[in-house]
Amino acid sequence: MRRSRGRPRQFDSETVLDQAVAAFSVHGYSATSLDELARATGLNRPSLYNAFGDKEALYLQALEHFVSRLRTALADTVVAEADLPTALRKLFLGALAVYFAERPALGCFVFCTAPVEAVAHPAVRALTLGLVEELDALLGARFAAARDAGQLPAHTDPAQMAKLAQATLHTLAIRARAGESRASLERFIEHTVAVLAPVTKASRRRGTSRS
Amino acid sequence: MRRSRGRPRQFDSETVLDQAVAAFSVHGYSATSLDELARATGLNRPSLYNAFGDKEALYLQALEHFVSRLRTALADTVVAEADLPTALRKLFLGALAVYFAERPALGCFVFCTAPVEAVAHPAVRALTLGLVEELDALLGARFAAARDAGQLPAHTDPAQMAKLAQATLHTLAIRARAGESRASLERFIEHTVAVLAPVTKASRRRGTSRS
DNA sequence: TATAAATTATGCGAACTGTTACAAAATTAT
DNA sequence: ATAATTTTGTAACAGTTCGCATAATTTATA
Repeated sequence: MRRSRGRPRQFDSETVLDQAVAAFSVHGYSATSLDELARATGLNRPSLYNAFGDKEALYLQALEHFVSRLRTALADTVVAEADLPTALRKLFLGALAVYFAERPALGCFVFCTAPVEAVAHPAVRALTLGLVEELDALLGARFAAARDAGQLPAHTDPAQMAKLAQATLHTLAIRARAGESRASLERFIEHTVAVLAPVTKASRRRGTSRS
Repeated sequence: MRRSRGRPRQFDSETVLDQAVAAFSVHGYSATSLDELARATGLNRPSLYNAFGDKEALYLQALEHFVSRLRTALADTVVAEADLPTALRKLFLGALAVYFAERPALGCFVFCTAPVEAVAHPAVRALTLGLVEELDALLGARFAAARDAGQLPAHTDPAQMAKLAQATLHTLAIRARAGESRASLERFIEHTVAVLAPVTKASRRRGTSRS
């Protein structure tokens, strides 16, 4: 790997984007100043501009960075886990861990901060809708697979169940940021998993664990 | 009703708050300037200050105004309607009508714009959590009544079903603002009503209509 | 070693932000 | 009528915003 010609960068782009995600998560796009972003990332404003473009471009790249991390996390839970209730439980509890990572809880970076900007910034809107549709598709495929494997009633509509599962993510994000307790949300998750993926006699016979 | 002493106001507070709700709904709290608010309401900035206090106070009163309107709308649907599936359908479709009132769709004023500010402004956070809890309680009572009337299985957990119903509102709000089509959300509503309030043999015999 | 290329740092500036003083206008009470 | 009181409009304030021009620094290449 050849090094580029001029003075080398003194920062790692991924790290900076992580820090930008953290900064934007607190006050959202509009209320986060470039001064704050510079402080949070350790670079100064011209460096931010040189590397990422203007404020909107930086916000968009922070969103994309967050989504790409989310994508890999989903592959490890929703796709990899064979048992549907376990997959859903892992998904929701994993989301909760992210939403409560800071004090106070900040909820989901995309679902709690992007909708506000979606109206004024078409690119933000497209990214948000893109994530929503991607999750619908991923979860839809997961529900379809479970149904085809006989873990769900044959009349189940996988696409609509997927939307209900994503609705759970949305409400968890909003409730966490609004200040609802983590314990309350954990109880809600347990109930919701039971509604979305009722344990059938067959799966009970197979003895699916809850880890 | 005695008139107050000085020069009378040239505006109606309720109307101004409606206009403030509309203005804040577009760009959220931070990105809406007092100039925009003055233009939207027809008053000039000092009048806004005199009548409502600073920007945060105005935003809070706009939120409260919106919630109080919502409260009366809920009384007409969720509480008044005897049949649970019909009540839920009216609730969700009524929400959709509000979320799609403008072009592009703006979603819910509270659930789409307040969460961002909730972290920095404790009063906004309290109001948001207050609305969430109020809806939980209202819907919980509605599900409990339906269960006690034999319209739902005896093992139903009304409080958790209420949270799932509110999750539907949250996802409708986010999806509408992100640009998902109204037709798609109407299909989702139909499916969700069937999941939350399955039509039992008893209610089918009673012949509940869908209007 | 000299040159080109890229990043970093300092600092500036024009525009906009929320907020407040102040005087003019409009109404009620005395 | 005069005084008291409240709202309105103009204007201005101090602080912050984003973005950029410029110069200094660091590296690869010729």
